[in-house]
Amino acid sequence: MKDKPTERAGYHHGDLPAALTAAAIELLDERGMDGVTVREVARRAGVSPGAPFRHFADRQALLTAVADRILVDFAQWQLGMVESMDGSMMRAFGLGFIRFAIRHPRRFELIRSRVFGSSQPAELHQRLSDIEQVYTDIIVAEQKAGVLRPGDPAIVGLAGQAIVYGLSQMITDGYLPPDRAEQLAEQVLDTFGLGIANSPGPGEP
Amino acid sequence: MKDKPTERAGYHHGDLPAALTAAAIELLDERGMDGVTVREVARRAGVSPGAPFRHFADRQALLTAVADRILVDFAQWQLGMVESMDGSMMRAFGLGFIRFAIRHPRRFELIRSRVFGSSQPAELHQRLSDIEQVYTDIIVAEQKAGVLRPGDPAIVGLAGQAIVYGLSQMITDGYLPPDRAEQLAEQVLDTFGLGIANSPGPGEP
DNA sequence: CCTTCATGTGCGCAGTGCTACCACACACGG
DNA sequence: CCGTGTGTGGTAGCACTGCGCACATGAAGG
Repeated sequence: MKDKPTERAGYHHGDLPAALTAAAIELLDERGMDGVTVREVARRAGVSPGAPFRHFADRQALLTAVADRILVDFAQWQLGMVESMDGSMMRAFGLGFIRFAIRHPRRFELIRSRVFGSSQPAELHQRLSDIEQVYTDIIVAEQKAGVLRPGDPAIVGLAGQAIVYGLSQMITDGYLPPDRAEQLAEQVLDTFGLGIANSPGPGEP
Repeated sequence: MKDKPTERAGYHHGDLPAALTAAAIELLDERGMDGVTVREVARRAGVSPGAPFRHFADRQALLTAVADRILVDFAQWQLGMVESMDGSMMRAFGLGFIRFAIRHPRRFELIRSRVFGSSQPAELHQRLSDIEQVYTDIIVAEQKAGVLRPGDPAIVGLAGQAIVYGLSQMITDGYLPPDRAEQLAEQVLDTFGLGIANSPGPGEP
């Protein structure tokens, strides 16, 4: 009936869920979150409009799967970023976050709205609190080492999150020009103590 | 035909655009941005589904009008906030921003995505750059007065925006519990120099 | 009083998420 | 080797959306 000889082995797809999430990510990058429509995803995977619902309860479930997939990639990305940079790990973490937002603004938008938001999916929440634990440990360690300013780790951590979160958001919103964004972010991070820290800033004795 | 005797003067509504934006804001607060559907807005205003398109080119135009309306209120809110607080105006500005986000998360979401984003509407952009000018002037003035840390005003300003922006976003995302959000925000602001500034923080001599 | 024209109505189109119901293909038990 | 059954995908359809279009209405100006 439909002649897509190379894309389909037969009547059964083989691994439709994977193909669907892949198509969804592609669509996400192209058109943003609202552009990810179930029908279009199915179209790109070469299946009928109803087929995705065999594997995902609803559109939200699809997006959750996509978010989960992206989160894994993101975690790896940040890990590589931390390993390849010297200096404060906090700074590396933050910069990794921001660079990801610059490179994949739509994906960042997705994980922002689904992971950091008060959505329900327990698995994602688990993944997040794991990351958060690592994050807090680093703060305490770097405070002990004198790399980060002292003070309630919760507040210092929250401040760091807020700056990074805010910068990333401003970037994905298009508020900061993408080409200058990274440089500006580094300046902000350094000025406000996520890099050199513990000293008020370059303008004071 | 339709018996809504008290809500309609006659066939002509009188001021449908205003009624529509009002209904849209109401709907926005209840169901969020995606919940603002043209038909439901029309329903609440007591007119036919097609009527809004006489006054707004499309749904986006309606949302832009709503955003503009909200921005005006927001500017007034922030102004009142600055006047009623003593200490750093930067701090007052930031706290005003954050408090607005706490009180009206959906409205904050709207103006974030439409005003701070790289959307086109020139009138909104104008309004924004006005605010930004005031904002920058304050930074320079407070730096001269020694209330804010020295350094490139652009970077200091950007950092302040990022923190406030980030905190607000975390709040509307539900990442911070609403009841503790304001207190946490104040602590972060003070620790990172938007309040007491110019001194590294309360944890140091 | 009659004309004019902005304003709101009614209808229809395309596209969406989602759901029954149907059809096929592969894997299994005989 | 062959039926058969279950999971996987297809089709049709519902309710909803945004958005044009032709038409009706009623308030204002000659």
